[in-house]
Amino acid sequence: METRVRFAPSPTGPLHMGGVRTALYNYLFAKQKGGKFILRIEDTDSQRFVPGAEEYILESLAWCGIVPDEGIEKVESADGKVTYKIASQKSEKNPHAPYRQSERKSLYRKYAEQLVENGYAYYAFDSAEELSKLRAEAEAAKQTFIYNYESRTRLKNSLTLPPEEVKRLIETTDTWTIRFKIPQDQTVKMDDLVRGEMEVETNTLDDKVLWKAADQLPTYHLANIVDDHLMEITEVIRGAEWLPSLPLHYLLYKAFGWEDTMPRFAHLSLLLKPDGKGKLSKRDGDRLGFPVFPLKWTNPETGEVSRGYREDGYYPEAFVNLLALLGWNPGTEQELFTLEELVPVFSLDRIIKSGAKFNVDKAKWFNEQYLRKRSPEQLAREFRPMLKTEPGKFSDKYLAQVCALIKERAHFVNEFWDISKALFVAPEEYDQNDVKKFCTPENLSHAKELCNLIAENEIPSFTDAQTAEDYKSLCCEKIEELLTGYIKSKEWKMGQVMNTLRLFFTGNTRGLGISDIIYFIGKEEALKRIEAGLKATE
RNA sequence: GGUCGGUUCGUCUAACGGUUAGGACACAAGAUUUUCAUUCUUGUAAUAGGAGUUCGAUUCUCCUACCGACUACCA
Repeated sequence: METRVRFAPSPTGPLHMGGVRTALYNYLFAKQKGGKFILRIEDTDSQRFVPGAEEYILESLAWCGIVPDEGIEKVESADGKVTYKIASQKSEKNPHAPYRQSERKSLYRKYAEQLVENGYAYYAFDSAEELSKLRAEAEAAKQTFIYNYESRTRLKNSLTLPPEEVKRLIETTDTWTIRFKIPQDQTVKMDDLVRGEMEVETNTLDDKVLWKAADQLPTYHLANIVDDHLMEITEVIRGAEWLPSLPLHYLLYKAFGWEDTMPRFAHLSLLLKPDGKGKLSKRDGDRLGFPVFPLKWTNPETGEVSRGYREDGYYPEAFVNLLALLGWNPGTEQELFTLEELVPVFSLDRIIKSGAKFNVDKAKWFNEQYLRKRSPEQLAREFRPMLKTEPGKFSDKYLAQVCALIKERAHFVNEFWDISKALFVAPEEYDQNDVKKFCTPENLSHAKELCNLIAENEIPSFTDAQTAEDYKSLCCEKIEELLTGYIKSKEWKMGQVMNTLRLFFTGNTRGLGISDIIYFIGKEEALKRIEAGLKATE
């Protein structure tokens, strides 16, 4: 039998990184089994629809490289840009279309009514106000009101009302619901791929609403089970927040007579706040300084902006990698995996049962690893738009060599400018603490002498014709030998003179090597900066 | 409150009843270096507590504590 799994988000806001992880695990499982990964939109809550959320989900998954096999259609715009949309039309690729539950609306009612006919569900006519009143009363008495085997005998529903009255209410009112009739005194035995066997007594469960006349829509529970069945889902991999409704879902499969084809379930533990308590939420990211969402999101109602991994400079490879290892491990000590590499090693039985706290430092480390794997040329392309100076002034080769020089000093490309700006522009000011420390009369006179030394000697500098080898063996060493040789012969303190020069070149005394700087900026600019520095600090 | 789930270094985690409880991130120290960073070496650091089963429990059972999810005509 073909493995068919689905990711079924609700478009009520931006997709959370925990949601992306759920999608990722579904994707990996499907790919490994040679099966299908299906995307389905669960938008049965007409109240909470958020414009743009669906597009956000699609774009997030595409950014991560998690492309569904079923449920989406490719859209190619005139300029050749590829995006995706939820499939509404049946096709060979999308045999179960539409994949948006709001478009499947008409289909669910008959399933709910089928359950009523067979005695597994009933019509309920209690108004929302009546129910919330009952809940409030129960709460006041320090009890919990639940609609169950006991209370249903005292409430307004098709089990207590005469048939004519039920018929009349169905026809003349539109606030009724269909509720599932949880069987009495039974034990539901469940099996979870991650957690193993579990048991729940049916008497602790409540009669959940399956279908609402008010908007003619099913609730999650009905729509989810019906669609999973119709779409022939074989494994349901979803978040642990669904664990409490698993007994209901088992009971629903049984009531429909679909036990033979019921999917197997795997419940993923939650992503927790890095500090404190509770599951990771939108607020935590703002508070602790990291994104909770894959992409930047602007709330269409409030205009509030939430940062995204993509915009913060993370590579999708790094994001996918860190997500994969948050709650799962391969059982080996390997930590770096591309999406493709994850496919063969992934397994549901190595998913961790307990919740995982997200750790920003480790996330940055992952990005650093992928940054280091990039070629200087690739990094140069990413870096160019971030240059805060006339970008046309610097060649691709220049940028590539700069990137090669600095790539191990950064976690993100967006740190490159701060690290290397001395190679593009002269410092505008000098760190006053460093000036105090290093601009002693002695150091300044040494700097003056080195200035003369540079002026009188041939100093190799970067040209587009040079290769990385030239840089290493010829230029850098030559400059370095000239400077260090001279300093040593004079028996000066290396750290003092060099830092004075660095101060003049970069504005402070931390960072790049002196010979590297001279090589990249060239003799003329080097002399200019030393002279400017001497003048400013005299 | 009720139901269900979880608990190994600060964090992510490994250890199909037998290990000096391993790795990674972070942190610290040392080495290298003209500074910073890199790199290399080393180090600090954990089985929530209590019973039981067993020759032997991180691992199995129970109790306690703590954490979490759920408890809507939301998903």
